[in-house]
Amino acid sequence: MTDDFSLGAVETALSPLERFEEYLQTKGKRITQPRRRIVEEVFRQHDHFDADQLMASIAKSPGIEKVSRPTVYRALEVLVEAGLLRKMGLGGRAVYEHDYGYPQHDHMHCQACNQLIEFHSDDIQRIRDAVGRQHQFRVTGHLLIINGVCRDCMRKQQRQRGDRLDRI
Amino acid sequence: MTDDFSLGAVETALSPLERFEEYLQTKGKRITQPRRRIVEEVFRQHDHFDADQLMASIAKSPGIEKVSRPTVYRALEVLVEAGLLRKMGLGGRAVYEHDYGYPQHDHMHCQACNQLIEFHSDDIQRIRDAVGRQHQFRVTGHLLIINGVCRDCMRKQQRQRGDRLDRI
DNA sequence: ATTTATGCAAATCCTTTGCAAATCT
DNA sequence: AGATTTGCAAAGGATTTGCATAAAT
Repeated sequence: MTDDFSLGAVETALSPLERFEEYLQTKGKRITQPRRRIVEEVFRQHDHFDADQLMASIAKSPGIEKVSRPTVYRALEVLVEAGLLRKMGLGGRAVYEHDYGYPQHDHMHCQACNQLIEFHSDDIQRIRDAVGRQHQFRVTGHLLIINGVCRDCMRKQQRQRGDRLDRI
Repeated sequence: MTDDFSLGAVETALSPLERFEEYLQTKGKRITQPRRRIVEEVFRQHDHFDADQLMASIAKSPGIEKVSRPTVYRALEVLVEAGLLRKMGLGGRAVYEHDYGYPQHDHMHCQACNQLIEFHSDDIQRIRDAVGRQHQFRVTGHLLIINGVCRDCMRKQQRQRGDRLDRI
């Protein structure tokens, strides 16, 4: 997978931080310490998170100084503008995930444990674009969340049902 | 289309209000004036709305007394439980739409005028269920919103670009 | 030096809750 | 009568804003 023409290689040419700095420069915005801390923490690992979780993980990272809540929110907004993060509303609050150097995917949301499970489907994208064409709607993206109960939680529920029956 | 076995005929056998009253009875809940007003206003026409808009439209309906905000929220919750309404988070606030006697559909959301445009696709449902099966995820529903710019807003944007050029 | 970003405190928005009075069954 | 529902006022949680200070260009 060292093909220079592979999408992955092109998209990941710059690190998230480099890509972000590039964006900031083109917009006349500034590369500050808080912003650097935030980007580093955000891309330390791939995971979904909200503003609170991000604040918390920055706060408890050893050596990294904390960042105020407004600054976190403001930085997240810029990161979305920059195309580094994707934002989605989930049960009241905003949840963010990587949108840079990470393959297109959608989510299943477990209504029992609140977990987000990623999956990929080329078909979705195809249908999405076809629908847009039919309605003369310029598609820029989509949000698909499949609701239900994940495998683990289904097992737990089955156990509970079993327990109940045992007691009768 | 007077086929007794058609889904449409079966699903729409009861009016929304009747269906709601039925639900309330089975749950030992009560059929009150505020609830009746809310259901009537909600199903007066098919449209997406939020709690505020509903409050407002009830308030300005002649002859219909206003309903308090908490009551509106509480009634909407029950209507969702009852399967009469579907709730979706959109840009911070909750938006509701008919889910009774109304065919399955998804939405395109125009980021310019904030309008929701409905569309239908059997494929989406098929893919959704297939994905669930693959991941041993029990699917209960989904939310699909295609983001972009609607036809009308695209025209407006083109006009503006044209104007700008004219001035040069 | 100038402009933008930060942090604090307070505000805002949407939604929910506690509780006494009103309304159903 | 007895239970649920309403409306009010107030609380709550997430996110945003005004403004003086700090940091970046």
